[in-house]
Amino acid sequence: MSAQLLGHLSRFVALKEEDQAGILAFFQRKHVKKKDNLLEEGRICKHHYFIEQGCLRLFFVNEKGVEQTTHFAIENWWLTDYLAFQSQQTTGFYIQAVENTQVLAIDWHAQERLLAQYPCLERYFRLVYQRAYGADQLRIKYLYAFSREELYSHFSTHFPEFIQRIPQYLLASFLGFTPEYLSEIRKKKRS
Amino acid sequence: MSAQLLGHLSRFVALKEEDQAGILAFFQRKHVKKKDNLLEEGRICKHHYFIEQGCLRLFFVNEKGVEQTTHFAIENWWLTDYLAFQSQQTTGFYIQAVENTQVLAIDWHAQERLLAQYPCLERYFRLVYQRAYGADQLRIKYLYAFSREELYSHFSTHFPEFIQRIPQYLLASFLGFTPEYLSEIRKKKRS
DNA sequence: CGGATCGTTGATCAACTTCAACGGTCGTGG
DNA sequence: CCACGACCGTTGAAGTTGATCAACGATCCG
Repeated sequence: MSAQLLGHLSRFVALKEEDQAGILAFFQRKHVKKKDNLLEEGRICKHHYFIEQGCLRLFFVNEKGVEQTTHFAIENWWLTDYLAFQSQQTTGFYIQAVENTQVLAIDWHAQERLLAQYPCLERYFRLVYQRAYGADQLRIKYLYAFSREELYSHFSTHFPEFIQRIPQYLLASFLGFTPEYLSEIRKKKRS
Repeated sequence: MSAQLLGHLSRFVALKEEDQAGILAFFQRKHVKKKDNLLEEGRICKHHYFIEQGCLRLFFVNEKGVEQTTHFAIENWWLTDYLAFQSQQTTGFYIQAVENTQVLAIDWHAQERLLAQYPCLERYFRLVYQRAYGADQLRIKYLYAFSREELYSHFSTHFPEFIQRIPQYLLASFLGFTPEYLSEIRKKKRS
């Protein structure tokens, strides 16, 4: 039983005891192995994922064939390609497990029915999206405000536990530069 | 009477005729002159703005004193610093009118009461935020995928009407480079 | 008319990429 | 349990992209 999702829901809205099982029934639990994809470019983006345990990344492949990671998500975060999910169209992104990961998946129709049946969850998602959108506003500010080197410093002081968790080449990709340059930055810091 | 906001609401949720005046009563209309600020760094971010007519930009001032525009918003878009708005804390952003602009403003407490009184608006804002968040995901993808020059080409082919509407130095700031470099790109395109 | 604002130009400079090569480590099969 | 290969991080040289600075022109508006 996912105390995880129910716990997260109840941080934002009041849930009746009797509704809990009904809500969970809309979700499917999936176990994804490290490096396996939940979503691939060109496919319809059918699902919205809640991470119970583990870590996912959202990335795309640029015209040179290089993977560019744009988002990470860990426990208690939701992830999908929201434009493609909302319109139920094909995506330009991949979603891949960074570690062995356990998610709750809900497809678009099920989410619509879930929200129709439990209207208080409209509020839950409004708040979750509001926070996520605000976080991306700040993220964009950082992308404009900082040089690549400053981005690394900022990230490594604010999210040190994350640095431990993900390999360097993914971090470099997320920060928007090459693994080689990350190496150079780290060398400078050391000396 | 704002047919504008009611029209936008009804594109996402069904509104009862009799609720319309009640909803509008929560908002204050403001006229902002070109270059006037609706929000300034260090202030509490009290309001959420819906643009009836005109154009706003969200920007911050970097450590060199240069203004960096991160978002534009035009008719039928909402704008605020969402993290600061949600937590009712101080902001690191400015909101400024690019043109003479007419907005509907609602403060945080009023928005909470509005949503409590008209729960169907939770759904409206969920959908609006979902779309805005999805748009920012795509925006971040472009920031990673394109060189500055490609960003300009992409933007000018996809939003030509916008290029007309805003001065070049704001466009350069939004695309993340200097006005001088934009000049150079435009020269190259011409020849 | 006069000043401020905005766009342009060209020279120099810093940040970051690209490419090629090497070394360590980890997991897997023999 | 060792050996091999794949994967990942590092290094250094050369090349690009875009920033910076200073100066000049155009335009707009009071």
